[in-house]
Amino acid sequence: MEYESITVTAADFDIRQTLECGQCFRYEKMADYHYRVTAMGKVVYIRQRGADIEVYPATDAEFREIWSPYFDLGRDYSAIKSALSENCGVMRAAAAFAPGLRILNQDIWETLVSFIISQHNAIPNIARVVNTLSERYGTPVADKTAHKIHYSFPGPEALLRAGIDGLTACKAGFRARYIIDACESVLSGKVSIDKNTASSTDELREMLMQIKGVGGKVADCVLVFGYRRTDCFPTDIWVKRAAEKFYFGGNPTDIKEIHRFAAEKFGENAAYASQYLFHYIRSIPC
DNA sequence: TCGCAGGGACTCG
DNA sequence: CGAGTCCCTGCG
Repeated sequence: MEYESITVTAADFDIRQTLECGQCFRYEKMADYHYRVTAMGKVVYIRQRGADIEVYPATDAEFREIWSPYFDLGRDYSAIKSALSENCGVMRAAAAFAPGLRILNQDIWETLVSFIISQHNAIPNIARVVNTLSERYGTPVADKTAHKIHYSFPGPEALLRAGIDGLTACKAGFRARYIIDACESVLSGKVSIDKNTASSTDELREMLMQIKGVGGKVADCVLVFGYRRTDCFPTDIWVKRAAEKFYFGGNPTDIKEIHRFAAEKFGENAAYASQYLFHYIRSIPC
């Protein structure tokens, strides 16, 4: 079957660093620098050769309206890295470790459920659970390049119908009831998953934390990867270790204090700093 | 076989 | 309020 393909050049972009950094769980590696991604209700392939990025199948309009925003290709990461690295050797080194990492613009609902699943869980297992949920409760999505069937991430109605038992069978474990609470919260309107909301980051954070199983860390991940609030500084155990090691003289430091520090030092770029630090601390020997 | 990793809820003091 | 315990699964 014929399909269209778009090729663009992008600096500061590395598809491997971007997809495999733990922000996204619905991709498959076809070969080095060649991935299949299921997102935004579509199946898309992305292949990178140097600075050339090929995305297919995609029309000009789909690329412009969906994939360029999704992969955040319109943003000047060079400026972000410069701002973070100014007077900070740690950030300079951390950013140099994953210079092509970009923060994806993901679906809020999928991000919410994915990061509820992420708690007390390792990345490969999170991906396994998210993919099983999609296969069992998502809807089929056409892959114009092949005959294989893929499935979109299921919405709140579908996951609510799955019930605790269905979710548990997908290995969600003790998080099954948290996912049900998220479904109910969204369906009742208690939680809004509107990307263009006028609410402040603090208001959104408080709203998300009403959901059982959503604490500060999960809320911050959803705020960054879904709502794109880059003033958040998601602080998991690794980012906490990195912050303590590099900025607090190796002393155990409370999350609130780390957040105050990040807000002061990184401001609107805090989320990027968190991603660079996460990748950096996990890549160097303890 | 078992110990461990990983956020958050919940209980107890 | 803080400290401790439990939730579930896969991996080494």
